[in-house]
Amino acid sequence: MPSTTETLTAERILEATEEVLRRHGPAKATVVDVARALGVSHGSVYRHFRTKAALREAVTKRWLDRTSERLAGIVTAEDRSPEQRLRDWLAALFEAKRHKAGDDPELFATYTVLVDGLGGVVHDHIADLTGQLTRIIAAGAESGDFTVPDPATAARAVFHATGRFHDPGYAREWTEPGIEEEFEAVVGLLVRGLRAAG
Amino acid sequence: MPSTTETLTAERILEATEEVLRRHGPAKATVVDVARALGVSHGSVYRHFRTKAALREAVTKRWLDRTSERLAGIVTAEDRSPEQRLRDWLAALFEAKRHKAGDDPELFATYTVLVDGLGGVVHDHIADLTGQLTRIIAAGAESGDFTVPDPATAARAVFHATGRFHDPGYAREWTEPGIEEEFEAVVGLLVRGLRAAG
DNA sequence: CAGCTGACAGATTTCAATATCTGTCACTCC
DNA sequence: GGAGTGACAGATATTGAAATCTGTCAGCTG
Repeated sequence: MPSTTETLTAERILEATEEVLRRHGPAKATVVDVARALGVSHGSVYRHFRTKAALREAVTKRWLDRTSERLAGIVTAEDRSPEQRLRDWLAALFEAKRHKAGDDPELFATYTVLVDGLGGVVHDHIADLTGQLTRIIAAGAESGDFTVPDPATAARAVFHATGRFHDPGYAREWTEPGIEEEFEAVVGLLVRGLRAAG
Repeated sequence: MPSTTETLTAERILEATEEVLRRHGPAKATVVDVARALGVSHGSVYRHFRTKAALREAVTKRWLDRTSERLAGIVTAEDRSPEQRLRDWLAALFEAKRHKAGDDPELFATYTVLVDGLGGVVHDHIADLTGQLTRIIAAGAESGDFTVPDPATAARAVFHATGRFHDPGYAREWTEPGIEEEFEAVVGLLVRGLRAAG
């Protein structure tokens, strides 16, 4: 009955879950579907994930982490100035989100649905991202490029002020003409605010 | 049969519509309910509004305009500096939205539902608000308090950067502790960005 | 005759029955 | 004997028939 001789791992289940979500969408993707895709009974899936909610949480966390990891490289790019790294990081975040939303709108919509109701996962993700921002801004403060009372506060402010360019709730506006200019205007204003001598 | 002898006006219908929306919510509020509340047949309502969508659009526009009007006074408060007017205006916008959301969460949720799908009305509302912001920033540019390439662009940037504090999508976060500090951090950063000599 | 009515057709929503799914567990079978 | 199974009970989702709603319009009524 099993379609492969490979052992059933959490990772294989997550892969199958993403595939099922892609095919069926968040409302109609069932644990039974995931098990069928793997050629096992649904009881086996429950051996690795206590509940359907836990499975969804894990697959969503995995999805969010993929974005996070891509950005981490920019934080430590010592060949560029902190200001440039900040601009690059924000542009990369916008680009990554826009790409995800544009390439596979249905999967993006699926994860957008999954994400709300998963407060903890989102909170961690945001903490991760603002942590990266904090390191860039702290480097700028240390080098004298930026003048900020507190890098962590400034990082959260920058993150929230650019929400329009990374929050999934705004995804439908990411294809509008002029969005690039809006992004530049917001980032320009924020960078000037960080630079300004206090 | 009519419960009053007053003539049926668009305004009276809008008032009744808001009341019905408050009572029944957006999903269950019907034109028949509105007519019943007014003591007339639903045919009479269709004499003033071509469709249910038009009625909803009108009542939503009316609701948005009430916020707009409150803020307009701050724009022309010549006794305060442009920077202070900008801070006051943003704080008033945040406060107005937060108040609406906190006082009558169900009505707020109702209008939040109505608002999306009403692209034109929202667009006009945002144009109205950014227009007010533009006048404040232009005044600051003229007085030398601000240094900006283009007040209208800066106004849109400020508006979008503060979206977290007025966009209904974020309403549930407006009661979190620390939101005030976040607001101050974002506004502070933006004001510094506007001030900075370019 | 200007404003209002209410019966009507087609579209949409509701509700209850039916079907499917979630999560458990005693069991099987390498 | 530990990964995997599948029947099961209660929870959730689907479906289609019945009820309600939207939008129109010929005809009241003051």
